[in-house]
Amino acid sequence: MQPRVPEPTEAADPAWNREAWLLEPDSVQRALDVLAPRSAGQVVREAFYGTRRFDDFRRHTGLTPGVLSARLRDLTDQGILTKVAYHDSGSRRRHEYRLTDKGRDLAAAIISLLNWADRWLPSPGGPTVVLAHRGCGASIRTELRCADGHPVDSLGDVQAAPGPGAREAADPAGGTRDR
Amino acid sequence: MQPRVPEPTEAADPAWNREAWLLEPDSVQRALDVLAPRSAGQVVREAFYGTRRFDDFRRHTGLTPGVLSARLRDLTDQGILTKVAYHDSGSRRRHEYRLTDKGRDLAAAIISLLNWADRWLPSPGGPTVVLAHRGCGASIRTELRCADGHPVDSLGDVQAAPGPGAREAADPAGGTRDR
DNA sequence: GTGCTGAGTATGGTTTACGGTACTCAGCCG
DNA sequence: CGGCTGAGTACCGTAAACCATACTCAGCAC
Repeated sequence: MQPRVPEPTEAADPAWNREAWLLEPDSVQRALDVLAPRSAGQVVREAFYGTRRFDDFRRHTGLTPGVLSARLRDLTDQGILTKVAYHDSGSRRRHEYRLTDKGRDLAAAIISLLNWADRWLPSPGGPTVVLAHRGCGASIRTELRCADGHPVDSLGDVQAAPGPGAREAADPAGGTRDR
Repeated sequence: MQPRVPEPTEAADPAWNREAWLLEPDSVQRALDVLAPRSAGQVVREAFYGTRRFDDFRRHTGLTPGVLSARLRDLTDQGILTKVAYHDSGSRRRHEYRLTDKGRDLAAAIISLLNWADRWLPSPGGPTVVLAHRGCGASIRTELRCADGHPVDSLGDVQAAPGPGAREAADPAGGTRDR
């Protein structure tokens, strides 16, 4: 409440008064809401691993048909997957689910999560999936960098500030009461 | 089932036979399990925004005390937050919650999610929080890059392969039956 | 010692998500 | 035409997560 200044090494700490702003709807939350239902995360991950068909999703994730069906519908409605017709010879026309640009753009988030878990929640036998640069063969990871190309090594280099969508709180100074 | 080769632009598609391997426990899933309960994501996000105290978490997230208490305990048990004693003058000794190294290392994932939502799920008034490089002022984003420093522009550059933790499926060739 | 505040605990109901199983339905295959 | 398969739908019951509200409890302030 006082101008207690957190050490900058702590996190992307705001220099502004966090109490004075309403940050809903928060972008991190909106993204997590998409991936949060376990089944949604499983389906998206499988899509990244190359799965496309209903029954393959079902076997790879262990989801029941009802849940899987609902999730595929949700993700399609959200524009993360798209239904594409295909026609195996000697079989009837069906459709499969593929990532859209919007879905594919989750790659950085997915890979960041994968790297994080491999480092901090390692499974006994080592990672089950490894990602390598095709050709060069070196492992893939995410880097934080600013638009001018400077690397971001610590969260102390990150300055969080209210954006255009932030609203000022009704009572920034007075009581802590805001509900 | 046939060696249908997915176009490499689709995703981090495996050149290996996805059917022949059991990939549990998947790293993406383990990471998402940490952030998946809505309240966990909210708490971690707030921690990144600089929140440290129980009551501040409660107001910023809108969580009820019971849920918040449970979540802080979970995250502390998982080593993502840590309890640190502090002593405001004229007040009694209390403790606050700070990110650990493990928690701080979620930055790339959190920021990737934030960037993704800002691009694909924009809120009407624009982003509520913007991240800038301290000093330089340019916006922060994540980049995919391999350990040799080559940038990864498309998922076609990413080759997924089974890691040391992957187990071969019992019946790779025969029936599709595996349950 | 009474009151206030920050930090929780306790209890109880509700919603959301998930699992299990059975069933449908369209079309190619013989 | 009857069966098989991929792709679902329908109808349950259960479990996890959540919300609302009330209460406790420690210490400083007066």
